Order: sequence, then C-alpha cells, then structure tokens
Amino acid sequence: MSTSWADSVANSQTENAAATGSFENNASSRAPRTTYVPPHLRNRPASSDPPAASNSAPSQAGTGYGAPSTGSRWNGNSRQDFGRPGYGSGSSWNSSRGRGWDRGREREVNPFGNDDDAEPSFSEQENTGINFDAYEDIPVETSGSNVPPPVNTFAEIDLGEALNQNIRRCKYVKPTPVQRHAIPISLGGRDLMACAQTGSGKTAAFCFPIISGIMREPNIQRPRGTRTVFPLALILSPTRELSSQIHDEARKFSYQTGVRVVVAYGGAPINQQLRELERGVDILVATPGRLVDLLERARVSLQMIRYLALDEADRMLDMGFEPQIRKIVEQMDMPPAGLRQTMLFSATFPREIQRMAADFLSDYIFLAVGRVGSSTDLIVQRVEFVHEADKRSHLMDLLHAQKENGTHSKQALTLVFVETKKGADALEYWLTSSGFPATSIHGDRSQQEREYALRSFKTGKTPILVATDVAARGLDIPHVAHVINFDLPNDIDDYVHRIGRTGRAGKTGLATAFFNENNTSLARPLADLMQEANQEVPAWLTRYASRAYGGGGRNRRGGGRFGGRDFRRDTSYNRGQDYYGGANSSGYGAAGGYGGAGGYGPGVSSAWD
DNA sequence: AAAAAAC
Repeated sequence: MSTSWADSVANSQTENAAATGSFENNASSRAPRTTYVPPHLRNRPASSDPPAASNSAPSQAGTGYGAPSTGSRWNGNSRQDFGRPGYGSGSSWNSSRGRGWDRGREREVNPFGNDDDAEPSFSEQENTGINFDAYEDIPVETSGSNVPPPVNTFAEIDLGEALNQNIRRCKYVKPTPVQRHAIPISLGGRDLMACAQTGSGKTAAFCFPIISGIMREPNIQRPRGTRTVFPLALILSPTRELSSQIHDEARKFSYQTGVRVVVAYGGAPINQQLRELERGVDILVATPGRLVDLLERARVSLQMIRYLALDEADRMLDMGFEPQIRKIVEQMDMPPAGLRQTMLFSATFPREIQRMAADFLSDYIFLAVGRVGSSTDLIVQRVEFVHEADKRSHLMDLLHAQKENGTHSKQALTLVFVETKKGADALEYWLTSSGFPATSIHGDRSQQEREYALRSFKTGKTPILVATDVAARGLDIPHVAHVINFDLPNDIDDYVHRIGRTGRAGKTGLATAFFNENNTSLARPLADLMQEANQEVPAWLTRYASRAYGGGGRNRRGGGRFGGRDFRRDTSYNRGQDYYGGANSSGYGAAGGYGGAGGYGPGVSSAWD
C-alpha cells in the first residue's frame, strides 16, 4: 500500500517535471507543492541547496530588506530567549526539536527548490503578482480592547532573521493589509477573529507569528520517553488539499528556522504521517478527522499547544464540523482559551458562527479587511438562465468558444463546480467522452486520485476540472481563468468562495453561473452581491430577486451585513451597553460599517475567501 | 439535500 502511494507521488513529480518544459517558466519551481513527500524522496543531497540557503548568517543580516534600521534588533537587544547559542543557524538546532532533523543524513529539504537562482521569474509571477496597489485603500475595521497598531513593513516587525530570509525568498515585498494588522495583534499575544482574503496572504498572517513565537522559545521542554508527540501549534482546515497547501506554505516560512511542520490528513497512509510526527513536530497542520484519530491513539497530545489556528473558521464551526472541533479543542487535553493563543480566519463570519466561535477565544480582537469598491473587482460575473436539461450543451458551447478563442490552454484553466459527487463523475465522463481534457475532484475519489487530479489541473495537463465544494475554499490555483457554476450552490457564501478561485494574484477572472428555477432562493443574495460588485444584473434575475423567494435567501446568517462585522456590536448582544469599549476603525469610515465602498446589501456576505 | 472529514 505504501508502495503505491509512494509511486503515485513519484509519478506526479515526474509529471510535474515533464510539464516544466512545456509550461515555460512557472512549473518547475512548483515542484515543492507536491503534497506529500515520502521519506525516501525527502533527503536530497546537500548540493541541491541553493547558495542562499546556506547558514552564513552574518552575510544576510538586514541585506537591503525593508527598512534596514531595525535589522539589528533581532540579534541585538533581543528578548532573553534569543540569547540561545547559534540562534538563527539551523545547524545548532537539535536538542529540543525533532531528533535528527539537522543531522547531515536528514537535511531539511529546501522547500524553495532551486528557484532562488534558476527561475526568479516564477516567484515574481506568483508572489508579487498580488496587486498591492489595489490593497492600499482597503477599508479596515478592528474592534476589541487595546488593538495593537498595524505595521507597514516586515522589517519593523520583530520576526527574526531566519523567518525574514524566508519572506525574502518568497519575494514578499511588503505585508498585505491582513498581515499588516493581524501579525502585530498575534505577536502581541492576542486572540484574533479575522475576516481576510486568502489570496492576500492569509496563511502567512497566521503562520508568521506562530513560527516567530516558537523560535523565541527554543527550550520548551516536552515529555520524553513516549511515542506521544506534543506539537506547540495546531492549524486546522476543512479539506485535505487545503491542509496540504497550508503545510507547503508553512514549510517555506519555517525553512531553516528549526521549526518543524508536519501535516496529517485522512486518505493517506497513517504510518508515514506517524513517522513524520516521531521525527518531531512543532506545528501540526491537520484535518479534523485524522487528528481525532491520532489523539485517540495517543500519538498526539495537545497539552503543549500554544497556538491554535482555524482556517476557513466559519466552515470549521458549521454544523458538519462543530462536534469534531469542540472535541479537539474542548474535550481533549488542549489548554483552555486564555492559556493558548487562538486565531480564527475566514472571509465570511455569520453572526451565529461568531457567537459560537467566541467560546474558543479570550478577549479577542475582531479584524475585518475589505476591499475598496467591490470585493470582486477582478472577477467578471455572468449569470445565464439555463434549464437543467440544457446545461451540458450550454457548457459545451462555452468550452468550444474558449477553445476557438485560444483561451483554452494551459494558461487558462476552467473550474466547473457541480453540486454532487455523482454529478461530478457524470460530467467528467461526458466531457472526456466529448473530447475535452477534463478530470474531477470530489470526496468519493481516493486521495491519490484527488491529488493527481488537482496536479493534472494545475499543470494544465487537464485544463478543465469538475469539482464539488471540496475545491471551493482556500485552494490557490494559479491560472484559473474561468469558474463555471454548472450547478449553483444554495448558499451565497459558497458562491463567493467558488468564484474566488479565479481573479487571484492581481489577474482578472470570469465567473459564469447557470441559473434556473431550482436556484430561486439564491436570486436575491446573488443579485445583491452582483450589484455591489458593479456587475451587470440581468433583468430577469432582478425579477426573481424581487419575488423574495425563500424568505430572502440567507439573511438568517448574514444578519443584514457583510461578513466582516463584529457580532459584539449587535445591540441584541450587548443590550445597549458598550460591551468592549475599545471599538475603533482604522481611519476608514464610520464605526457603524462600510457604507458604500466595500459594503454589501442586506444578507450578503463579503466576497472574500 | 449535499459536501466535507478517520479506518
């Protein structure tokens, strides 16, 4: 079994390598994206490390990075913990972290591949592709007591040289808005509920403070002589692929910091994950089911957890996931709120979910980062009335048009969302039978198939991916030019997450939805969302919307505001009292909301990830 | 009603 798994990884790597040649300059450096690297592929020879990865700390101190004035702060008058000998040099990092991590025979795999020297253009394309100018005037709202002020550069944050170097390797020039606000809050030790957009560096926003915080406590003593491992940080996400993606990102950020990141999720052989855990783990990235398994086997203990992060937190706390999350957070051995630091990230935070989430938080700060204008400026949204029976032929028309347009290429991927797993299989079969290069991803496929499909899509081998909502949230897939809602979801939030797979990294995107009489409950929130996004709303859709089917769509959740509003401001919650006393808006608009720019109509959540 | 998430 493990052989076939390893083979599949090897195969996908081969495939990825093969794609490099035909994919111009942007595929090879994505090799480290491979979701799971088995041990026998992990120990690359030292010669594969790029020069920049060497441990010559002196040569890197403050080299032209941001404001150099603070460059010496980290190594100089730093906090007591930093006095540890050899800090910042991976070679001295052993006693308290994973055994053998730094031994020559188990060198840390360089997650940056070789793109430091060879292919700088990739990183520019993928990492600085973020349109920072578009982020300048973003409305930001914070509430809670004593909110730490935002920062404007990475350099003015005391993250540590090793982490700063990785930030440079990632080609992150300056922090995105969510990073500017969230990182100081987290470094200040505060709990956080943040509404933020994944494409703008959300993962980094919770990873940087965690990694930095762990680096500052190099001598944490953990129980020994047991097979149980004691991670210091736990990052939970709702899908395996998203956990895998977070793991890949976190590994880049923690390269040569001595901080070990391990991922655990279902569908993959548990033994390899156990071996990884035994080698030491500081940050555990996991999906809930597999984590519960590991906890019940007593292979993982949460008693040393200092940091808890929930990505896509509203999904993690919705009906399907809540019991598992409560079990993990409240019924195992994790320190309670207040004794750990908890960070919840999501785009949409329905009031009910916020209320529930407050159980996991202690004196938290609420942070909402919006976009000027509409949240989906970069995405052109179209809605077409298509009867159920006509959907396939209509889809084919669209795909044929793309093909003739020349947009049907490896650089222009098309993501087709359907409502059911069966529907995904059927549509994939129909598309491939019709000569379209398509594959599919959904929860009834094996993990191997899922990861192969995602890779095949990303590399352009099959530029059409049929997906259920498993692919709706968080996944960062470059070059998705078109998202087609073959079946519209019932929840406007899901729509928002789905179309957010395109229009990323400063690129424009197109989102087409097939609407018919089965989607009437979505008419109003959809029309409102599109209007707020300055999209053309068909007259027929407006008519459907005005009929107010289904009691107004999902007003029940949004409560009349977009997702980014602190529920503690609700009068029903604080009963006329100024509950938290420390409300402030960071210089943007009135405290009451967003008014025009970035705001949404009744019942519509924000269009963030 | 569906999807996701352990074996």
